[in-house]
Parts: sequence; structure tokens; C-alpha cells
Amino acid sequence: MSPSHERRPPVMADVATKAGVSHQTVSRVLNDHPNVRAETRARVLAAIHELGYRRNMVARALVTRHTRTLGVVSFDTTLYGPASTVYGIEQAARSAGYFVSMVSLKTIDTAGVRDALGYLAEQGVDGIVVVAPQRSAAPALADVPTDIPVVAVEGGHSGDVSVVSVDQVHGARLATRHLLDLGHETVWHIGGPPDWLEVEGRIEGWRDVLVSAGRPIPEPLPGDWSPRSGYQAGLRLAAVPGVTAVFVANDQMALGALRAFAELGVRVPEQISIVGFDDIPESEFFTPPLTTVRQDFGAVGRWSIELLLRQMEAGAEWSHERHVVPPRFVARASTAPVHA
Amino acid sequence: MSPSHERRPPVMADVATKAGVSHQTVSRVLNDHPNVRAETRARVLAAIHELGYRRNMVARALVTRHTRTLGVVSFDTTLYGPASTVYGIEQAARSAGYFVSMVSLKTIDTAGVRDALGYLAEQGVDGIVVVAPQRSAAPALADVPTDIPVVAVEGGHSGDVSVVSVDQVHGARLATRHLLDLGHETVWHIGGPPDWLEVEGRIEGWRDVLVSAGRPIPEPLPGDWSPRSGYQAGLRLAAVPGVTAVFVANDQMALGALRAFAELGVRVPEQISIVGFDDIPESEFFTPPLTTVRQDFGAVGRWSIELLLRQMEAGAEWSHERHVVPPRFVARASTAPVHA
DNA sequence: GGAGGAGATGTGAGCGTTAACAACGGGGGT
DNA sequence: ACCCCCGTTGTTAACGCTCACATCTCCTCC
Repeated sequence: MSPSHERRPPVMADVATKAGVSHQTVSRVLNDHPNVRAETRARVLAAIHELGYRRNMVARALVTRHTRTLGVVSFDTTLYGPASTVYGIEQAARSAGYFVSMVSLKTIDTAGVRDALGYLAEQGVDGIVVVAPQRSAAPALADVPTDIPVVAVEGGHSGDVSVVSVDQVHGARLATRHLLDLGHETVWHIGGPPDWLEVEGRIEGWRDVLVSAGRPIPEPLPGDWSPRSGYQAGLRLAAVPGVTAVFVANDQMALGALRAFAELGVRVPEQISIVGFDDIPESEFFTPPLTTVRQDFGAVGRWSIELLLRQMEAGAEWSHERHVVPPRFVARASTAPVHA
Repeated sequence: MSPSHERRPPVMADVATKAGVSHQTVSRVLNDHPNVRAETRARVLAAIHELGYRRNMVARALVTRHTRTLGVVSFDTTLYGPASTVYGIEQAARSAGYFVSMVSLKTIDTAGVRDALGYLAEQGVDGIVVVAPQRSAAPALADVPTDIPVVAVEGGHSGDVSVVSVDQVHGARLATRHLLDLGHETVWHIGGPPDWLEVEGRIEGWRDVLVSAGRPIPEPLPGDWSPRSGYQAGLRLAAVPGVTAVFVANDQMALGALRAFAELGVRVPEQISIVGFDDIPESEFFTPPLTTVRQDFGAVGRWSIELLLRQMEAGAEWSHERHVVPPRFVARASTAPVHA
């Protein structure tokens, strides 16, 4: 079956021979150089087509010193947020003419991020986006190879890199204020995993509003983003007397809480109002439809590429930039004026 | 700011000089060649560390003719299924020592897939996984460059490539039979977008069971995977007299249907039983918790890499293989014996 | 004690492309 | 008529690595 004379794919020299020109002329045609006679160009193109020639980007990258590939380091791309962000990144990168090389970490630790960055650097990527919203990712960003541009998504204020993020504090304020405006005495909170930077922002915004309204500040309940953890928190909350409003750090946990309340016969929003965060596509169809705060993950992805490209263009004289994507409050049916 | 003497990153020759050996010895150390004296190895390693040297994989790829990078072509990685599959692929690829280069198409058409394959081929990927469950992706797979191994996920029986898929027909049978066993006279169906191969399989399995039980076969309702389309289908279904059981082609649409029924005061599962498909993490916490059919997307991803690697190893004398991942029925609270 | 062999290291070529420069011809300005 | 310049094409040398082969040393075995 396999012939011993192992057919090599055609190279530039083959095209050149066939078209009766030098390989350099072929290169010029491929790179849209202006100084090629139309007739010559046509002849080269014909030869390329006939031979089924494909340019070897590896050889090209060796001499040009750039691969037109961007690296993306991300955490658990099964989650809606990271998945959407990465999707936005990929689309934006490709429409700017770049490829995307992915590394998905299952756990985020400094070493893991550092390794990923190292691998990508070895691969010769022209830039890197790190979607690593955990605090533990930050140290790895500090000692990234300085010669390669990096943008962090939700990366905290880690000094030395550009950052794109959603205004978590503002989003949490929106949610909390909405609940207060509805007449609730205070708002409980189900939080996300403590290591996540977003989690802090949401707690901060929530607390802010409560503090400046002079309301009691209940202890936040722990969660891990999963519906199950929201369910458990919901069970606990239902046992606490006087709870009428809950701000949950993401929609999936809100779903879990909704489930817990349904099981216990607590009516939402009549007895308890709930606000989520993220606005996943399912939220609108929860029972009841979930009032939440939308994060535009697509915009986050696009902006991270925007910043990265700018940085790549600017080269050395680049000062790190920060872009904040505003969240948007989405009112639906899981919140209502306090009954009492 | 930018010095004219533009510092180049160190290369192998620099390491060699520093360690007092030849560049070839450095190469041997880097590639774990056995024939290097321990003392020499240590010296080289020290030089590497001191210089902060990183191997240039591009140059390496040029001569070895492989990049240790795998290409993945996928459709809308925002959806849970594709996202999980791609995640599984990435994990498996990386643990086998490969990088993953992603191309996410927003619409699947033959030209788009063909382009993506072309780009990846130019990039020099060692193999490609195509996660393109639409029928329109198949033609592009036919004329893929023959010198590069390809595995398709849910790729139909497109002759010339290896395929990994979930047994959709079997899954649909499980769902439908469950409903029949519960005493329902027949089972309605809300389908997915017609171009998807999985959709056919689910319809086939559903119809099979109905036919062999001699039951009436209602016209399937159209859907597009989104909760909204499930909601609309649910609204229509509620208006049809005598509907007691519905098999929905995915969990998100099932959520929409659940919402529609809730709004209309139709009680699930008392009046209507619903079975979904996929078992997304949220399903367990729907109201009521959704009976569904689990697809192990992670396994699909792992198997696609497994097949791809085998194929890469075998080289020319490779006969295309097929792996089917079994689905699993998950009973929860959205189904019940027919009341009447 | 010399041949043979195995282990350790060095040398030169080449992977397929682009960059820098050279060469060549023909038109326009003086 | 001469020179210069521009548009077009070719020639040669990198890019940073691995592969094939040459070399050298030291050990073993008869």
C-alpha cells in the first residue's frame, strides 16, 4: 500500500520550475508583492493550482519570526463564561488573520499557568490571552517572558499586563439596589469559590450598597458555581427566618436555589426574591424566569484581542491598558416587592 | 525606548558556547538522548537555565516535519455539547503531548469547513478532529488532504474518515421506551435543526420504538436547540388534546417546554411527561428535575484523540475505524405513569 | 598488545521559506 | 546619445534546529 518513494508535497521550488520562474517570484506572488508582471503572476498561480501546492507556514515562521498564532490559556472551558469568552476570542482572532492555540487547565495553579505560558512561548505564538479569573493565576503572569505580549481576562490588577474585565462591582450593585428598591430589608448572598477574583467584586458591590443603605449585612453563603452548591445554600437559607431576598453569584447556583425553594414550598418571587448573575441562555426559561445581570462575554473576548493586537503593534513602547465591559441588569420574574 | 541592538533570545549555539560543547550535544540533552555523559548534561542544563533558553519549536518542526499540534474544527463552542467535546479533546491531546489549534465556525457550510481544513493543513498540524455534526460538513471531509489524518465527531458515514459518535438511535429508543413503559399511548417529539446528523438518529430511534409497538406516530415539532424554540413547541403542544408524553431532542429545549407548560398550568409530570437529551449539569435542578439521556461528551473527545493518534501512528496502512459511545438513560422527576 | 566495539562528542548539510542585494532591460530627461 | 532610475526578475544567504556521519576515547577480549 505505501510506496517506498514516499511522495513529498510540492514546495516552492517545484512551483517555480513548473512556472519557469525563480522561487523568489513564487514567494512574491504568494505575498502579494506589487512588482510582479500580471502575466507572470497568472502563470505562477496556475502552477500552484496544478500542483496543489500549499505554502509551508512553518518555514515561513522560521524566517519571519512570527507565527500568526495567538495562545489562549483558559480554565474549564465547559463553563458558560469561559466557553463564551474563548469563542469570542477565537472569532476576533481569526477575523484579524490569526490562529488560536488553546490550553485548557483543569485546575488553576501558578505552576500550571506558568507551564502553559512556557509551552506557548516555545511554540512561538505572537501573543497570549490568559482567561484565568482566579487569584492564583496572577503570580504566573508576573514572570511571563517579557518579549511576548499578554492580555489577561479578569486578571486583577496584576500590574504588568493589560486587562479586560467586566465591572463586577457595578453589576452586584445593580442587583442589590434593585432588591432594596423593591422594599426588602436586606439582601442575602450566595457567593462563588473564594479564589475567583470576580467573586470578590460581587461581594464588594453587594456589601457597598447594603452599607450605604445602613442595612444589616448577612454572612455570605459559600458556593462553587455549580447548581448543586446553590441548591445546598438554598436549603440552608430557607431555614433562616426573615430571608426575603437573595443575590446569587451566578445563574447556575440560582437555579439550584430555585430548586431548593420549590422543594420546600417556598414561593419565588412571592416569599423570596432571587437575582442571579451572567444571564446564561437558560435563565429566561427558569421557573420563574430569572432576574439577573448580563455579562457580555463575547465583548470581553473581542476586547482582549483588540488590546492584544494593539500591544503587538506598539511593540516595546507599550503601556499596559485596561478595558472594562459594563454589565447590564435584566429584570425578569424572580423578583417582586416584599409582601409583608 | 527601543534599543537598536534589539536583543535576540538565545539560541542553541549560545547555550553550546556557554557550556563548552557543540550545539548537537545541546540538542541531545534537550531530546533526552541516552548517549550524553551525566556531567555534560548537567553543564548544558545549567547553561540553559542561566541563559533562560527556550527551544524554538518552529525550527524544530521545519526539520522533523511535524509540529506536535493537532487541529480542531468545531461549530459554535458556546453550546454545551461541542464545548465539552472540545474540552475532552484538548485534555486528551495535551496529555498525549500535543497542542491544539482551534477553529470555531459560526455557521457550518462546506466551504467553511474546507477553508478551515486548508488553513490547518498549511499550519502543519499533525492531525485534525472535526466536530461538525451537520450534514453539510460531510462533503468537505471527502476532499481533505489525504496526507493528514482526520477523525470526525458525529460525522455520519462519510466513507473515508474515522468517526466517533454517540449512539443517538439507542438513546432515543431508551427515552421512548421508558415513556411507553410508563403507560403512555404514544410519544410526541420536539426535534433539533434538520441539518444535524444527531437529529436524524434521535428521530429514527423514537420512530422505531413507536412503530414496533404499533403506536400512532405524531408529526415531530421543529426546534433549533434553543430554550426558546422548545418553549414555542411546548406552547403548541399544550394546545393539542391528548398529549401525555414528549421526548425532546435536547435538555435546553426541554427547559423551554417545561416553562411553556408551567405558564399554561399544565403540570409535569402529572399531566405530561417529558424526557430530554444530553444531561447538561443544570438538568438535575430543573423544575421538575429532568429525566434525560446522558451523552458522555468527554469520552467522545478522548476517543477522537485516541483514534487520531492510532491513525497517525499507523500512517499509510490505516483502515478507517468507528467508535460508538453508548448513551445512558437517567431517570428523574419529569416523567410519571400516565394518569388516566 | 592490538583489533574491535561501544559510548561520547563534533561537523556539515539541509528542512522551505523570506530578505537583501544584484542584474537586466527599457523609457524619459537633458 | 547618454545616464539614471524604476519595474521586474534572479541569486545567495540566513532563520534555528535535527539527522547522518565522522571522529575520538576508552574498554574489553582473545
